[in-house]
Amino acid sequence: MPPRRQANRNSESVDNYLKAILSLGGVEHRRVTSTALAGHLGVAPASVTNMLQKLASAPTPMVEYERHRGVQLSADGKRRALEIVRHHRLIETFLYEVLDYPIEEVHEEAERLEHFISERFEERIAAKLGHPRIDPHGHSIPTMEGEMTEPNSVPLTEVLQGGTFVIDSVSDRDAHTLRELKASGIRPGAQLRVRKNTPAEGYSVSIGRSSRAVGLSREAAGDIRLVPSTK
Amino acid sequence: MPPRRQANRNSESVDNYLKAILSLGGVEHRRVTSTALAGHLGVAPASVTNMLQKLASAPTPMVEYERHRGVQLSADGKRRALEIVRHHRLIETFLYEVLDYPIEEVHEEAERLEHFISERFEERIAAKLGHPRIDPHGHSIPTMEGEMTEPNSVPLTEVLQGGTFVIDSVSDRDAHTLRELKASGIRPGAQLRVRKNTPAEGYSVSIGRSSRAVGLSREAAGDIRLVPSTK
DNA sequence: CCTAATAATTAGGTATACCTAAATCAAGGA
DNA sequence: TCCTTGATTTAGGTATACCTAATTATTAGG
Repeated sequence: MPPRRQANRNSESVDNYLKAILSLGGVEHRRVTSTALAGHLGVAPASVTNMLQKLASAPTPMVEYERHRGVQLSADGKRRALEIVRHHRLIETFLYEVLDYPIEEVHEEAERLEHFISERFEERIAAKLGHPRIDPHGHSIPTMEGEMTEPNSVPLTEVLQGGTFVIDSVSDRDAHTLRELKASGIRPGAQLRVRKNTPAEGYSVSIGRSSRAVGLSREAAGDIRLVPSTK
Repeated sequence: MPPRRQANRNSESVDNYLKAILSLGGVEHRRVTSTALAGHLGVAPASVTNMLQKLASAPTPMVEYERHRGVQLSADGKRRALEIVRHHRLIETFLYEVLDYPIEEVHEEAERLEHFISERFEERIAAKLGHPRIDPHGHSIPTMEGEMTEPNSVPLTEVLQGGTFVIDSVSDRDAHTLRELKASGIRPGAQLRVRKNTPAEGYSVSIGRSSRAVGLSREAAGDIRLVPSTK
């Protein structure tokens, strides 16, 4: 007698691979390398190869994979990845708006819960929040149908001449950095003037009408995205 | 070089064993047999033996286990089990009160999420709910310190003479049964008169002032707990 | 007190998702 | 074109948490 097959429960690990491929490949489906994935996920490259082979040869393949040529999400994989991103950003918004979390703590909690909430939970928190389209970091929340608008903002590190901008989004990754950004008033919607921005001399900005300069590390600066101020 | 040890993440599976031991052994720490656990958890008895050995010989043992003599929770195991029960019942209350879930759907969602929420999440939903002591099914919610008051109610099946009672709690297990109970008005706090209660002739009650009888299966009846009406 | 039935454990296997070390492939520079 | 280098894959192993089948304990009936 064959061992009884267990219910096809979505795996947290698989979810994380799909999210990583979406994040590295963008919605334009650029091919993503094993090494890039390994770095992003914090696992060995060999583990990535293994997983990609499984994902590609599953009954409903989640990726298109060719040896030595990287991966892309399949339609099914993209759907699942966007669902997880939607979960993540809705949960972050919910923690921030309804449960009064400090912004730097929402990411870690969402990162765990995003894999386990039901359709009903997703729908209920979305309704409670009035179907938000942007999360507390300024990131766009995919719709239930899996549509996500790409930002037309640019990273602070790629702004070539100084000027006045509005902050579109900040990174959610590192709680420590986020605490510092918060302390400097750097948050989505705030107005920001770029003073200096070269890898060599560093990144320096000021916020709102303040004349005080805020220095930023390369990493922090790269995760701040700006749109030109229309004012 | 030894493989790098991974962070000691609580295992969902271990949580479920501890909860099951608490549930079957009660807070009086009755010894629980492998077979009982296997039945409750839906796994093979051999799997239970295996897990119990691991739990008993872990760096911080979660159970006291002797071959062929059943298990009891250790102090650490009891603490963790009560924490999970607290999570479960707080989440149920939250889904019911804040997210307007139908009562028969809260259990399944809580069953998944209870393993993954942080201390902060626990604390925030407890605060939002005003530190509730009873969940929507009428079950007592353990405190943050791991105190849980035992019910002084009795199962409907053990009520020997008819009379008027107040419903203390109903089961959370089976959504289908719960939907039927809800349709009959059987919910915690409701007044109930026992009309007939014998395994042979079946269980029959009426609710509030209604003269209409409601028939109950043995299983449904066993999960309804009553206290004598003081009125 | 012995033994049959039942409960529990041991032995040996599966699948998942990692790992390291050893091969192999691909792509650019000489 | 060839070869070196870095990227990638293959091979072989670990830990978790299940499983079945075979074995061993316990306990209750005769």
